[in-house]
Amino acid sequence: MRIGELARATNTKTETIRYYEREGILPAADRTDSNYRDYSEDHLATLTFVRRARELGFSMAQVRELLALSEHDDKPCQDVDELVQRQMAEVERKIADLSALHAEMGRLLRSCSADRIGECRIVKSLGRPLGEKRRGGDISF
Amino acid sequence: MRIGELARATNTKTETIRYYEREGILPAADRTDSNYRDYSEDHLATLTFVRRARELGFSMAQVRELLALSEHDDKPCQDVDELVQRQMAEVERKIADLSALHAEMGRLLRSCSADRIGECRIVKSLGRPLGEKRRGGDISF
DNA sequence: TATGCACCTTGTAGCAACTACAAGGTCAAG
DNA sequence: CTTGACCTTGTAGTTGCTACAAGGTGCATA
Repeated sequence: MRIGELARATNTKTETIRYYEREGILPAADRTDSNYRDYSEDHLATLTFVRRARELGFSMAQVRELLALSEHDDKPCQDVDELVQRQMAEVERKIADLSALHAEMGRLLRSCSADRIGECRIVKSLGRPLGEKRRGGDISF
Repeated sequence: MRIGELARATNTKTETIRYYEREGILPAADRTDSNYRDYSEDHLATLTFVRRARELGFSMAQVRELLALSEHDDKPCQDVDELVQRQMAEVERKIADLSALHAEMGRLLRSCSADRIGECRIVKSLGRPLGEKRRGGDISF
């Protein structure tokens, strides 16, 4: 498939796709005789993954790490082990935070549909103190 | 509490806190006689919320919307209803994606600890086409 | 009293991850 | 033969911070 089709399928700008190629996030595609990029199903899957991961708050560096895991599946696993566990812990934390947020939004909705006025706890749902340093979860630019 | 204490408690740079104030994300704090910002527990909760929401992939604009919900709790609910449902759907989607990713990382870890070599499906876990119908209510993990 | 740190201000400039052009060219369908 | 999708290189804008600089105040402590 050509870049435009891939762009539509993944809801990504063509410029962003070329940017990912420059950055080494997405492998370079084959070229047609007329020098058009020719993407495979693998490219589609990878780009879809990248976009979802970015949406979920993973940085480019983290996406690179996750993609690297995919290519490690036929190599010694010990190296990969700790990285996966770290990433899993972060995913669990995100799920927990999102669940709390979801529950509070549901509560808000129910109290609204019952026409009852209550204290809104949406902020409170994620407003617990951050406690000790939570590793890896920083918004780092 | 002063800005430095708030910064430490939320793992945020003081400059970022002042930036949030300029952007209207965090309400301006009271000032002490010596013109220092004096933050309340509410500020702490709000800032903690903002940081978590940002980590979870919400944009500043979305954070603003979520914060606005908190202040709508004593106002007519109809206006808020659709917004909450939209946000909830997005949260559900994020949770589903993270769950899929988590499951695949667990699978990778197990196959690794068993010293077995298998195809890595981490990319595949989030690599389904974006256009396909994605079940929204799957929040059991 | 002096040192030093936390805070105040305004301002500029950098980074990350895009996004949006411009300018100039190729390719393929109607 | 024109239109639109693609190609290239390049520059510049946007978002959400982050890092300084320069010049000043507040305040505890040696």
